[in-house]
Amino acid sequence: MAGIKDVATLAGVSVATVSRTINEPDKVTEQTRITVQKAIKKLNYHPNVLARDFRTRRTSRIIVLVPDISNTFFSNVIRGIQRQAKGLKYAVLLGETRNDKGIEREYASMVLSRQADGIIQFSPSNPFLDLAKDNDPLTDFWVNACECISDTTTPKIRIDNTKAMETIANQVLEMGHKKISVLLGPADSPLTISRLSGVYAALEKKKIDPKSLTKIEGDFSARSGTQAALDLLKIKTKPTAVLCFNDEMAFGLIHGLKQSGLSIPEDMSVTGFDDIELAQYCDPPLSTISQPAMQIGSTAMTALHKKINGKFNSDLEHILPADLIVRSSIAAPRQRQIS
Amino acid sequence: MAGIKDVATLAGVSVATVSRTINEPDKVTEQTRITVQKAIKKLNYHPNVLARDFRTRRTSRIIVLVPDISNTFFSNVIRGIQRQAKGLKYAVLLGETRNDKGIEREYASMVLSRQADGIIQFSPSNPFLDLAKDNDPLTDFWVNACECISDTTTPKIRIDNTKAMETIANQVLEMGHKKISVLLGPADSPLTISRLSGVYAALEKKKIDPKSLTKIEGDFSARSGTQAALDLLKIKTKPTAVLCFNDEMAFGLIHGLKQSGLSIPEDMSVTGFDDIELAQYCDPPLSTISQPAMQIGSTAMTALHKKINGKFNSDLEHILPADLIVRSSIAAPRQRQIS
DNA sequence: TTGAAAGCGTTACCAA
DNA sequence: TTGGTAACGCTTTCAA
Repeated sequence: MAGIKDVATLAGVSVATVSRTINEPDKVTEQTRITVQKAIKKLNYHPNVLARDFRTRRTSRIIVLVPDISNTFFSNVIRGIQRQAKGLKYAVLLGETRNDKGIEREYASMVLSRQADGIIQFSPSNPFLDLAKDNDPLTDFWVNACECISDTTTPKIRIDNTKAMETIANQVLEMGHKKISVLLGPADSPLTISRLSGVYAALEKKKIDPKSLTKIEGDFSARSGTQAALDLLKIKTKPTAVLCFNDEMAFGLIHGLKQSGLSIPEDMSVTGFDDIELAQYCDPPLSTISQPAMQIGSTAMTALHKKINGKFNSDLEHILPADLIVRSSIAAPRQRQIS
Repeated sequence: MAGIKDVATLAGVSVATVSRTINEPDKVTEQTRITVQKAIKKLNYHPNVLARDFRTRRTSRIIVLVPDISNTFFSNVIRGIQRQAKGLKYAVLLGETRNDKGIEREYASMVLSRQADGIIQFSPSNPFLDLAKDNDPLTDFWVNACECISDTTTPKIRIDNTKAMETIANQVLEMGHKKISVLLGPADSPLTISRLSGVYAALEKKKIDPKSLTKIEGDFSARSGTQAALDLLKIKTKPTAVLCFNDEMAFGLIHGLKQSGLSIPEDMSVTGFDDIELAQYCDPPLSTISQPAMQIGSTAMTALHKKINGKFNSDLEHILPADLIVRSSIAAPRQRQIS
């Protein structure tokens, strides 16, 4: 395995010059640059990054902490991170946390032991909590995406969940629905809280009694959507529309409702949130909110890069636009409510 | 930040002894071990992993190369890798390749430059190809999962695609279908080839003319499934069943067929492959082949670990079991074929 | 069992 | 612009 020394010898220059041609090409003559690059190619030389990292105390690696890898919405965010990371010369370490604080902490300690430069966190918690014994500045190197903590120091990259939810709720109410229901995520999740307040805002605008809103708690899984269908059918005054707080639950809900003989949207309108790829192939195609997943990812990567490099960050909150996608899973309610 | 030297000084021993107490505790007296550990604690010493990696030429990091992160089947394999990696003390670097050989090569060079110890590759190609000028032993550190190359040296972890496809084709033929169609992946993909031969095997068993099989090429995306529906409807003698080579395409196909007024499975039976989470929430629920995704991942991680550590590997081919999942997307054909 | 010391392959400082 | 060379913090011989 050829080392920098071999390259230097072959090119007839010093190791310092080889190092420079690689890292600061502007600081060498074009002449020597060409010679050195030729030698590099000839020897098939790959710099030993371990040695470089060791020397520079930098890894060019960042960690992405995601609660659930198989959620396709996250996949797209990760893809955005990945692409941006490539441009900024970072490698992406992936960690699935299943919302386990212990696992989050383990990954965070990889930053303290300099195995990675920083963290992109998708959950509303500081992974460095309880870890910052020495008030270590390294514990600052993280940004929060999608579902965010409420502090004033961490960069946040997300959509306006309240506004997005209000938009889709408005759409449903405009169609004439009076009695609606929501299928929430976990009750304590900031995502659930902010989206729910969007629903309330829409109700208020239409002067509909917020108490008429039926709330069912789910966990963002399709399975919990199917479960919710059963709960829903037990209600005496059934809603004519259900707003699900993500697409997977909407899939499960629709499945459950159909099994019980209901037609969507004739008997009940259903909406989702996220616009995962399969949403348009749902039967009926799902009305939902499209999040700019890739853009969230790339923005988060850029923000982390700035944070790591100590750049001043004037805008801590990056609120990206989300779009209402109307498909045929919603329609005006029937004149009579179903019994 | 305290270093190993500080610990040595405080404990009144040499750095070598400190190193030993950390890495080979059995090789030091209990007496000194205690002294050293006390010093470590007092100084809040954390070994510099960068220095250790550099010195040992090992990173405890592996790269996972996946064509498409947002494919939920891959997500589950990755999860399996992740869990196993944790036990074996590896961190997982994720790379999305979009089947781009250039990107694969870039990641492979990260192994040569010692940023990672090895690669788990999901595509049927050697990522180190064109990169191994010096016959570098490092280029051996990879394993192939799911869709595999045909050589005799690379460990392979996959299901028996031919057999699995034959199983589901048998199921459909047993139900009485005579005229069937297949929705393939890319024609040159080993996955397509092996699964297709499974279909032929099933046809032969039933003495059905293989020429009666209508083949439509897709690209494993839902969109290509919807496109295939259009193609299918143009055929004069329509099939009564379509075997899709993955679930996403089945989703798209069913969507397209329904749009054209067909009922599934009454007018046409449809099957998928992979059993992604949403398959059971499809309308009708999708019959498919369930791959042991997590197990594929963990097995691949273990195999790579062995490869890296130069362990003799008697079984290069790990063929894992796959299950037929029968749901209501298939049924006996109608007596008369639809016009 | 312990210690002294030689690297590991870079980068970065200082001189030339 | 270039070269010589001292770090970087650890592991790992080799002797004691």
